[in-house]
Amino acid sequence: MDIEQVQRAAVARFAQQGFAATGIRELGTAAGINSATLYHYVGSKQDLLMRIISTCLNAMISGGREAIAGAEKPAGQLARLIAFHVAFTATNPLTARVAEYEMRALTGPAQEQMQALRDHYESLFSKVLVDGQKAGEFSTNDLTMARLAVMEMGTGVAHWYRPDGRLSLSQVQENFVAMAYRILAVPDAAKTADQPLPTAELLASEPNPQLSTQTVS
Amino acid sequence: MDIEQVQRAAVARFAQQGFAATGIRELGTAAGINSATLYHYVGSKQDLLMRIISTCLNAMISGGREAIAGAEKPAGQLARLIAFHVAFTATNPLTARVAEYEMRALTGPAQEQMQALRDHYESLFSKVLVDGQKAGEFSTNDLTMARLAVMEMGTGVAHWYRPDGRLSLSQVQENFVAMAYRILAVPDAAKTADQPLPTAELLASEPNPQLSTQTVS
Amino acid sequence: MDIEQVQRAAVARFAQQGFAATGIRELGTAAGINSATLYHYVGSKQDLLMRIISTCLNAMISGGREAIAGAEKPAGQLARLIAFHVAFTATNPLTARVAEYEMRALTGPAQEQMQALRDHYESLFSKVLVDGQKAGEFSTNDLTMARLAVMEMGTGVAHWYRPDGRLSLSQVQENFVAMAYRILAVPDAAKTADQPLPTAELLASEPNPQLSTQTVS
Amino acid sequence: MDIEQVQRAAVARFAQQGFAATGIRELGTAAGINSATLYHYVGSKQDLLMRIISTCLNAMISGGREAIAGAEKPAGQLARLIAFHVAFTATNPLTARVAEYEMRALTGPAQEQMQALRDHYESLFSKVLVDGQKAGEFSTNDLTMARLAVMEMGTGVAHWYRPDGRLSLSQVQENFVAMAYRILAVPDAAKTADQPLPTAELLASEPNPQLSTQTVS
DNA sequence: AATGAATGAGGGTTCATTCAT
DNA sequence: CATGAATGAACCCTCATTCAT
Repeated sequence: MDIEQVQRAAVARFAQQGFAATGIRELGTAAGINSATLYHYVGSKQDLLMRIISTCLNAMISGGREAIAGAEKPAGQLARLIAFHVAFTATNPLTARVAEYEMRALTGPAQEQMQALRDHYESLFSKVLVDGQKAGEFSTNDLTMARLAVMEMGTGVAHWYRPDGRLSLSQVQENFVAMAYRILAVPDAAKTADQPLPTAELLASEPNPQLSTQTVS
Repeated sequence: MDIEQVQRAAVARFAQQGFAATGIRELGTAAGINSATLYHYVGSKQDLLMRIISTCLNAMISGGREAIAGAEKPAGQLARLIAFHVAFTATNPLTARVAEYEMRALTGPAQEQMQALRDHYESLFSKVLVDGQKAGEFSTNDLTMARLAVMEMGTGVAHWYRPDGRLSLSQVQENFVAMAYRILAVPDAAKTADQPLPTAELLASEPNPQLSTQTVS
Repeated sequence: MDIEQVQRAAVARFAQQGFAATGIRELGTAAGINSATLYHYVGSKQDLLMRIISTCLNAMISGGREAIAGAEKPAGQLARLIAFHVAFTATNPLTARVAEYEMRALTGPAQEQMQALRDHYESLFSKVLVDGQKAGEFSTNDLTMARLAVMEMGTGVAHWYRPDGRLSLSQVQENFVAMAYRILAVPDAAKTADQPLPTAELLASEPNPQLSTQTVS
Repeated sequence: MDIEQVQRAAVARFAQQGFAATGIRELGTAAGINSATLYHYVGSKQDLLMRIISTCLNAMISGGREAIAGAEKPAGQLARLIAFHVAFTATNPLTARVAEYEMRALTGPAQEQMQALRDHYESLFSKVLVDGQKAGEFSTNDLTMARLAVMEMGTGVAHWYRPDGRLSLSQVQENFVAMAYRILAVPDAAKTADQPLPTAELLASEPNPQLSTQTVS
């Protein structure tokens, strides 16, 4: 029994029912311990949520940075960044969803800190897009809308991707990169050659998929 | 004081904090009535949520159908469907968000009914895409992924669109249609000429934007 | 629509579920009127209960007095008093039950007044028994216990008597008189000849038996 | 603090004011605990009531059976059964009253189960009476009425018996047996010799009489 | 490390009652 | 005469949290 098991149980419930609708006793039961014992691992219910979100967003930021560092030109950087985003979301769908949906459940400074991390992550996309626009690799009417569309698209992966599904992760990645390229009208010359796309590690907070009650098509 | 005022207050709170985190007394205060009075207009808290979601989804379905009926070829139908989706989401951002996020708060048959409506709406997109693929107007590696990407993209509008923002609604619509066309590689020949795009009416459940506490950039 | 209809509806519910478990709206529905209208006929829920109990106990007292007045010797008086008690209980079973069970729901002076009426009625029995004991017509170890036993016995009629049942009311009356005579060891010489036994009128508060949901064997 | 203390507090209140008129907070206060703590000992308010009634009726049934087993002939069995009934009622007046009055507060299957127990107990009396009638030891016009009268009589003990009162428990028992014998016209030959009459143990749910607020004459 | 017991606060809901219409 | 709307208080129950063991 350790804190990561508690986190996994919490993420599974938070993703399915939401933070507010999940009780402490329910978390204890799901983790196989008494609800009072839970307080040995976690300061409070909100603290538990913040650890989950914080770990998730930090992993996204560092992973996103590494992805960008793996290419030199904006088009390549974007491809790798999107590929990472998709990989991360597909690998940690429940944690990612909790990090996105339940930030509103945080109060005060905790929420500000987490929002700052989220903004930081989004700025990675902004920067790559702005750089590419300047370099003439991207062509779109509205850069802000394009960024939002691309990110939203990738985040949606959490709703339907399954490791044992019809498409492999790398197929999904390639497809998303292709769609992004189309949206941004990237010229063939700027497109990157096939190279190994970034992957994402399984977070300690991501529940075991088999045991998850989540059922997506 | 009528039931629509109650619905608006509820949508504002549900969108901001979530259904589970919003108390009945809080709803009463927001609607300017005693919490007990609220039960003259609504059978229960869950019933209130169901009315909101149900009204929203039914409006989406009928609006989507009309949009499709306004064009003959799949490419034109898709353009109008996306334009409607964007218009609806931009006009009723909070209601749309509640309808999407809080369906999980429903229990039993209520959830099944609402999920059936949601599925119905999504099937409108599926049908248009399949028709277009058959007609050779669309070209994409994976039709399912394309559908999900296009819908997710449009739904994201709720997160940032503001009526008094930088872009007008029709500009946003056109931009999204353009992005969808790119994703699906629609040939210029199939693209529709500029024509009046569908709009969406303001739902009775959508809170007055000025009074909403929502703050999106 | 008049106050007696309201009383009948109230007695039916109070007898079945108890005063505290019966709501004002429920009473209105049962009487076919709005709950607010009910306040035109009755000052308050407790006032309604007091009217019912008061009417019932007063009818019992006056009926009991008349019964006693119909005979000269204690044995005859007791027979007539018991016969009346049985007749009253069998004719107004629900009202009688409410008057007995729900007096505790009254508060303050209202309860004291009703208790005084109840004590008055019981004193009728006490007096007859004491008179009979003095006159040598009754013989029992303990007069108080005999009185309680005889009264309790008769009250129990409310639990099972039905007008369309196996036994006619006069048969039941005779049987109870016989049992009381046995308990008190009344000598044959003191027993009254067969004469018409007292009856009891149907109270305005007694619900129509056919419509009553009460089911006793 | 244990569950029996809670039960005693509950019985005291239920007997005095009724189940429906007694609040959870009031029960907590009476038991000396917070109302929320009460839910550690009891699943719900209705569950608490059912435990009380169930324990009471089961004790009555087993005690009644043992009483019957202590004699061979119906007249003796009846004497012992009545004596037990009186002893039980006098020893546990409040619990017995709650078990009788508040069964109607139970809903659904719970009520059916309890009613079955009550019927079982009453069948003990029926059987003894029928046996005695067949054996020629009892003589009465109507056996059913006699049974009801005898039981009702005994149950009435709860309304007035007090351990420190004028009469000892065994005196009351003997008196009731004598009254029953008279009602049934038991011949002297069939009467049992004086023998130790059955007693009843104090139930865990019976409140301490001194602390009880009940005041009977 | 682990837990049963305990609690103040608040959950959603129903209550008896009032009053303008 | 009758009612829909309204409300403060109370309903039963669950909440997150603490603490002695």
